[in-house]
Amino acid sequence: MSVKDGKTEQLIKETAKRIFLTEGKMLATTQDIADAAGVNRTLLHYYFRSRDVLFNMVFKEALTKLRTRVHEVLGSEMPFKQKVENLVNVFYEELTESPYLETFIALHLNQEPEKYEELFIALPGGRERMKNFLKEIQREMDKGTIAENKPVNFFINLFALMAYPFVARPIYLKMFDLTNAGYNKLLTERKSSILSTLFKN
Amino acid sequence: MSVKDGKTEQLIKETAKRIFLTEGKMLATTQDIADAAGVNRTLLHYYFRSRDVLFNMVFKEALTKLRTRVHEVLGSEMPFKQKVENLVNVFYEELTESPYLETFIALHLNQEPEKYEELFIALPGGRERMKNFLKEIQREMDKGTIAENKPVNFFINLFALMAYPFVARPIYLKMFDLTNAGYNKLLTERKSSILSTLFKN
DNA sequence: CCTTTGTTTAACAATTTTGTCAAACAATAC
DNA sequence: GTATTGTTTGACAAAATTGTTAAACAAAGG
Repeated sequence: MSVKDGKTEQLIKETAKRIFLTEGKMLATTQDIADAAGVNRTLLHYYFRSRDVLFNMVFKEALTKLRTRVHEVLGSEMPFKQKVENLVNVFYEELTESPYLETFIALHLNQEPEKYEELFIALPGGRERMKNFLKEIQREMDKGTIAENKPVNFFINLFALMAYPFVARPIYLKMFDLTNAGYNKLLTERKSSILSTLFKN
Repeated sequence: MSVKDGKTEQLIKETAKRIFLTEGKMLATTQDIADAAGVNRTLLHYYFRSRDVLFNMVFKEALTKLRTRVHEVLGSEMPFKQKVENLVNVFYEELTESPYLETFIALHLNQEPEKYEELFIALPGGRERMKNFLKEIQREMDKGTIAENKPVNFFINLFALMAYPFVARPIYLKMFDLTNAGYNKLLTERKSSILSTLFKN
């Protein structure tokens, strides 16, 4: 093994991840990625065979990380509100790193479903965990801590409030004439705002 | 003028709109569009000069339509809650037609900002209308009909709850094993759910 | 030092996609 | 009928992008 010892492969993958998921340039060419990583374009093919393989690898890793963390929280033994709080934090962390992840899923998932099918195989026990969480939501409604509704609607509301502000950053930067730093501040503040919107407390 | 009388141009534009904004296939080639419209690919260039021009035209028209309708509602004389109700309806209608519009904006707006700048020139009086709406939100908070918060957060919450479920349709279709029809039903039900989430009533 | 293994490079081939052009065609006006 | 105008087509050119290959190179082991 050479002196670089797997560093180049890592470098390319991380650069691709940054370009695709952080900067949202999903049309970036192999040349763009190679340039950004400061390596010869052929290396990209050497390590990953094709642009497609690299793209899917990056995509899949980010998605799996997010899903795993979400399911960890969903499956944990914790009071409901604390669970939601943790979810908000997980989303905040993951979408800060990969703000375009949700956009990518939305765009690809129903374009070539068969191709991306494998990326969405259920996590072990995932279905079960989801059902339990919906039941938990129902119990909270019964207790009166959150508004009466279909549990699935609370679920979608929660994810909408968490994810959308990351997806729509460019829109609000323009609409409210904010800087990126200003928007980041807003996103942090929103964490508690989400909870107060969803919980009657 | 020929017998078809502008029909072909319309046909191409509407097909492009469907493919780009309704089906979300934003990588569709000129050939894809021509095929879907059942016309020769050259016609696309004849009428629109380039793929780019067509793409931007479709994009701009849909965006302008949505923005115009939103601002009509914002600027209307109406009780606050009714205004929000109307906004929800406008979004529902427009995003049913162009569910990928928000995704497109998010993806393009900070890729080549100078290029898309012109698509986002403020509507006449837009800034003013926006400010007034934020003030209205503040008044409602003072009255206690909605939760105390930064007005901009209420604004983002509102748009998140309206837009995200359209952006994320493919995700929830999979996650909850729904059909498109089932998801449509859910979206309709959500209209009132959004209001009850945001208003203390 | 020479062989082996893995890495990097430049040159090239293949493919895909966009864009152009000149000629054919159709309807109407004269 | 012929000229004019706008429409449609197929063939072609140009550009951009991906993928392949063979050779140069570097490190480490024997």
